[in-house]
Amino acid sequence: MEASIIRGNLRDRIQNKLACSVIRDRRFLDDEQLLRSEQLAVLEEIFNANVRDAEISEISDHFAPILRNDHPYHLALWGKTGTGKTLTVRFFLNLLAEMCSEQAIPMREVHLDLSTPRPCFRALNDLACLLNASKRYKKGISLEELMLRIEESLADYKGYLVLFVDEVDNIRRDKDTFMSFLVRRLPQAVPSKLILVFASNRLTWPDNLDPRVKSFLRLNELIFKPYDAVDLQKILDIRVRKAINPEAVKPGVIEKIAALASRDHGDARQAVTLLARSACLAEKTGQSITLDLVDRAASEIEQDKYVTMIRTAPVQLQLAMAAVIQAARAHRGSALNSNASYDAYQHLAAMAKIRALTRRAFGDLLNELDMYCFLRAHVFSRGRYGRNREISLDLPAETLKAIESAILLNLGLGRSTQRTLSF
DNA sequence: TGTCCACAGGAAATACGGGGGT
DNA sequence: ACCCCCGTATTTCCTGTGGACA
Repeated sequence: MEASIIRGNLRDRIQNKLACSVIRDRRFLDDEQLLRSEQLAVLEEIFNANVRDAEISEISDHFAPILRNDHPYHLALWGKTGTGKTLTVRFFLNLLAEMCSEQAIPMREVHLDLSTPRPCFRALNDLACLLNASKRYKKGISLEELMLRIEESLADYKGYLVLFVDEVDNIRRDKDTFMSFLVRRLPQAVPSKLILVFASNRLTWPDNLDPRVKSFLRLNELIFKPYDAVDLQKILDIRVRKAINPEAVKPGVIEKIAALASRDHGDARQAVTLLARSACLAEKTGQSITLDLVDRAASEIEQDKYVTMIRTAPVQLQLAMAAVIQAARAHRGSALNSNASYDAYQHLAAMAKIRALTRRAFGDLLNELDMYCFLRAHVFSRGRYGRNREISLDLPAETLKAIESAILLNLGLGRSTQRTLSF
């Protein structure tokens, strides 16, 4: 009898699920899963909704000379992440490529994506790969050699070459070498008509550029404003229509997501992620998307961000983070200083059988953690009792817990080993 | 006012590791 | 197999510093 009740419950649940399934086509909630053609279709729809209108028309003005066989300046786009710089440019270049091929104007576009920071060497290497000029190296080949290969591969191409350098400011170290290659050397070494398009999220980026490069660089600048709630609503609406069962969206949900997103960052990608996460939650619990679920999804996303960030971080950084969390727990209440956390760190390192770094290096780790907002390390002086960093953790306790257990698992100190030890 | 604590953090030195050239 | 080169991580060394205390 028990069994039949359970069976009945299960049946109900499954039927319930099918009846009010929330997500119709999951792929439209995640750009990665869309085919390129589908992506462009979505983009077209978005741009048709008059979002980023002003920017598109400015970009077209900028590139118009190409169709008259003229040579436009370079272009720099400023705007925060997720304001659609990349998408807009890709969408536009696609369009431009079509128009050029109609008019038999040779045009080639290359998208150099530097969304993760990398040194000059890797950036050049990536560029070379995109141009089929070389294979991927980790090290061991000189910058000069890479440059030569890039030039060689373009030696015969006389048409337009639009080089879209996404997130330029992500070049660590030797930025000037990279820039002066692109701006001064490449155009002279190669017959192609080179048009550089830089995208960056820091307005101040060109300030710390080599002045020689800067004076050489003829730039047109264009600023992308963050999406406002209205734009975001349009974008979300399109996604909802494609991906989600409209009945399953409670009124006000889209407005709320748009409002949250525009308040925090104005980032469309994150807004869509939030929508996706809410939809997933709704599907799991078998209800429709409610305002409450949106809140829960938002805090889950926040937590995930930290956990994945720390999981992929170098071991020593993880170790330092876990040590601080543990030390803070031990110190409950009283302020935590760098000395105590270093002790905890040494202890933890011994447990994980990892060589502990020196205090100096540990200090740098703390700074790095501070930079990523995992903790706050404030240096302050206690007079003749010396100076000290005071460390505080102000992430929610739940998040800290998740971070800690992720790290311990990574280091082989997870729950499972603890349990086997206690047996 | 000067002293002096106890660490911060800059700079240079050193270790490391991976890849190419030979 | 060996060496050299290059980029990165870490150590070593060292100077600087805010403010309580005498």
